[in-house]
Amino acid sequence: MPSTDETSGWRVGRLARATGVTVRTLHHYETIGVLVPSGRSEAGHRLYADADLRRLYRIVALRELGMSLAQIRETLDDGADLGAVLRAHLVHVERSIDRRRALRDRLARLCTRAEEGISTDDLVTTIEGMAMHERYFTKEQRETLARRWDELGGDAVGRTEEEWRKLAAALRGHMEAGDDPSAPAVRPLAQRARELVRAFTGGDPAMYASLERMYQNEDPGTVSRGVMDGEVMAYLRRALGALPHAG
Amino acid sequence: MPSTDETSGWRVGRLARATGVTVRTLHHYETIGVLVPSGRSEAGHRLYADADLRRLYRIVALRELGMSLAQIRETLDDGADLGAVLRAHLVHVERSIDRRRALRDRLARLCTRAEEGISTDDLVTTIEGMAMHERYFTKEQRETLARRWDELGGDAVGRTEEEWRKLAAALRGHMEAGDDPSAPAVRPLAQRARELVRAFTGGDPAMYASLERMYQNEDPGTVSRGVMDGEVMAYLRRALGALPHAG
DNA sequence: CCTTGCACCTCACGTAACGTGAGGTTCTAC
DNA sequence: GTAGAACCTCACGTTACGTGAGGTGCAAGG
Repeated sequence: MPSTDETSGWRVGRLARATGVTVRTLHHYETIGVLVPSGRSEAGHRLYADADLRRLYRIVALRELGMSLAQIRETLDDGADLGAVLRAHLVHVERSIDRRRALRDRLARLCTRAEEGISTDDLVTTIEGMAMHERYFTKEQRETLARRWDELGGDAVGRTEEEWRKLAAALRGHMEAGDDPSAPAVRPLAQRARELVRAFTGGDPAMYASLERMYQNEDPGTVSRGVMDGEVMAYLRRALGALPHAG
Repeated sequence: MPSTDETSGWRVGRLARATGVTVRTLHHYETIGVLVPSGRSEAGHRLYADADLRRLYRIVALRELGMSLAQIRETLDDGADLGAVLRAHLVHVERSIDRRRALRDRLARLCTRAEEGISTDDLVTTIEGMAMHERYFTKEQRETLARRWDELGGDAVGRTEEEWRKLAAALRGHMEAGDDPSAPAVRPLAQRARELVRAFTGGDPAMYASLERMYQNEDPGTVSRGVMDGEVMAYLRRALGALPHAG
């Protein structure tokens, strides 16, 4: 009759201290059925057997791997293949990391912009721009971009945007001075622009196609995040077209 | 009197469709005070003004950055510095990514082990070991150890553990026989122990320092995964100390 | 005039994994 | 015998809503 065995067994407080969880947690685990003490004393106090202790160790281990208590219960009760469960969970965690990374990238870009002084309205437009990216690039492409971005670091990304801004200003200068887009003075600017675009696409034609579609369909000011307007954009397109094919 | 203005203003359903949130969400935002409609119709229907619409766009934008509604409310109401808020949130997100990544690494290692066939008990000891390792070894050191382990293969690792077990038993024999730790009969055991430790550290002094710190601070039985207890450990230390310096 | 149907309303419970009391009982040591 | 530690059972609070339940307001059709 293990349910009335008072001579041995752990009481909640001891078990809690021994395993690093709280008494409340053990209560909770009982109510949801993930760890039911194998006995009670006459006074109604919980009594945990050694088997309960071992089960608790496993619960804590799986919990620290980020699994839900419901999953833990299934895994322990149904004797599921632990390897398969862990592999599935690994996939889950990796996806969540990707999502967090995408979020981190968005925040990082916003923060670099914030140093130039960002208003709440800018915030809205910037986030809309990010949502726009998600409409034109596939998930894989966005992940590739995120990784590349990650390797470069926030500074380099900020410098690139700053360079685009200067490029745009220079192009506008030439345009307003009436220079032809194929003029020798414009050529280095176009060449640098082509390099920057190539750095973005990584030379991947599919990536380039996505970028093109985005620039074709969306408002130039929005898509370039205010770096250039439609006029400068058109001027740059002509300058790029006048470039010899191999860079 | 905007609170009775019925001629203009958005009703919940329209506003919800326009912004991509649900009606229930708008109800919720009102109860927690993050977006209170600026008016009601005579029948008690919510009426949102254009200012409410703009506020909702901001709320959604900040929400998609992973901020809590309470934070959003503070940020929008107190006119807090958006840049500072975003930077703080970025730090928060980066920390959470680091935690997830550490978790991913643990899971990945467990999965590779699972292919060799892992029991739930192994899981517990392995996870405890990993948690302990992470407190004493740097990330680089752990990667180095993982590679070395991988190259050796599971068999070699098992043999090493078996050898430690035999070493511990032999040391315990000498100890209980009253032999001095510096006795000639103990010397070859200590020398072999030193070789095994050297194989673990790969001769790296920093790795050795980390290992030392771990053995100094943790319970001998736990850290050696049950191979030796505190007494045998102390005996081995004295035996190692009695060894000539160059091996 | 009545019904159908849609948009709207206000409760109010459920979610995950416990934290934090509240109020009462039992065990243990002095 | 009594103090204090340990135990017990409710039961509400946390996040950001989802999901009905049951009722009202308003326009169109029969």
